[in-house]
Amino acid sequence: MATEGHAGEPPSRGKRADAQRNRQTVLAAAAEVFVASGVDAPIRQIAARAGVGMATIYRHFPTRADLVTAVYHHQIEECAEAGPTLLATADSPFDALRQWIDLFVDFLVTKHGLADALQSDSDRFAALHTYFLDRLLPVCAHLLDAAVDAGDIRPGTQPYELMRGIGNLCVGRDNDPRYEPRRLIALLLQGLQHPHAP
Amino acid sequence: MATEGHAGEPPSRGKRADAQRNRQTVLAAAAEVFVASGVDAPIRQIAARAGVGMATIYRHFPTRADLVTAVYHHQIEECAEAGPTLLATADSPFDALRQWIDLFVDFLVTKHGLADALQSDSDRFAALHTYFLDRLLPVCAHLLDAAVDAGDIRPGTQPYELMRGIGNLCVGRDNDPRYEPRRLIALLLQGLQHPHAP
DNA sequence: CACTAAGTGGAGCGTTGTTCCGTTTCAGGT
DNA sequence: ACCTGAAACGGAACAACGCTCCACTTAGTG
Repeated sequence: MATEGHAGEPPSRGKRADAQRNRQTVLAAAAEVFVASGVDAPIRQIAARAGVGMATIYRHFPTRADLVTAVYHHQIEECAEAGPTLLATADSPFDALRQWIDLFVDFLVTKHGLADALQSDSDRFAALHTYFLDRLLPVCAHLLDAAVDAGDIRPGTQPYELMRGIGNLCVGRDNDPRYEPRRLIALLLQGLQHPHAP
Repeated sequence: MATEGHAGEPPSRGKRADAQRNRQTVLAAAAEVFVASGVDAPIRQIAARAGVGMATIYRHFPTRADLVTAVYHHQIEECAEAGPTLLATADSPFDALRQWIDLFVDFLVTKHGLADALQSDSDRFAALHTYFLDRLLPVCAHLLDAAVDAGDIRPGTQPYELMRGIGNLCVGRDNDPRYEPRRLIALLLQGLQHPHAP
């Protein structure tokens, strides 16, 4: 499927060959550095790893959000596409929603500081926030609607609020055994379900 | 009540008079700047506002967390003391827990970026995190236990996890009409309650 | 009043984000 | 093959910030 021309992502066709090559080199280096040092890693470090100048990175990815977006583009896409699939295969719409949220959480917690970046109150990552929302919010809304229609959960919950809440719950120090976001998210979903008695 | 000698907070008695005066001046300036620019405001800015050198601030408050702690000391204390009070006055232990959490959320959302700082994965604010936990975790645990004992909520929830979850839900851009942490927290509490039917 | 130790201020260093500009390299036309 | 304009490049340069160091000032005591 064609995934060119998303927000903040200039198409790579039509550029000079060396530029396209460098773009890939930077992307690969950034991916490595992000794993090692988180998405806040110094640009210099990424430039050094890629063997390019800093200006090259800024030229290809004007903001840090653009770089992060490009690095995780495939995985975001996968997550978005999993929504409809799960709705078709899961036991119930509610179950589909739960499984999808699980995927989303997996994605967030395995990326160093990604959740933090997404919800940061500095606007350095505003574009990243926007991209996530553009791509995943409709999917979440669809799952939520289906679950409401099936009578699995109470109506009235806003998809945006739910997604941000889940993202927020994933924020913070990684690998703290005392804090497992999934447990709280399960609690949240429990609260979303209809009370089973009058 | 005597609240001297907390973690990272040197007692102000026994110091020279001008030092004590400066300490207060810095605290007042920091409080103003925090409101205007958040708890991440540059030290230089606070120093300028207070009319002192940067070293003076660092001497009184070695880390930024110490400064933040000192600025909000009274309010944290109030929040801690509200726990037992609410337990005595509320309709039920569960209601006390709900009201206490409401107080806590109030505190967090009215301070620019405080929730962010608390849960940040950088360890610049580790001491702040620790202080909050030392002071508020026992209060939360007490309320939680009381609610469990009264049969209001299911057992098994860890106080640490709950507090961090609530803190996390308060992270992010302030005053976004699309995101109201309280709604999600209410949902979470709902999930915490016993299912009302088999 | 003099003396000492506590206290102070700001210059200075290291780190990071971001821009600017002289130089190099590609690609299409001759 | 060569020429040439434009695209792309690298890193120096500037700004903002955290934090430290040290020469100077001042409070309090005998």
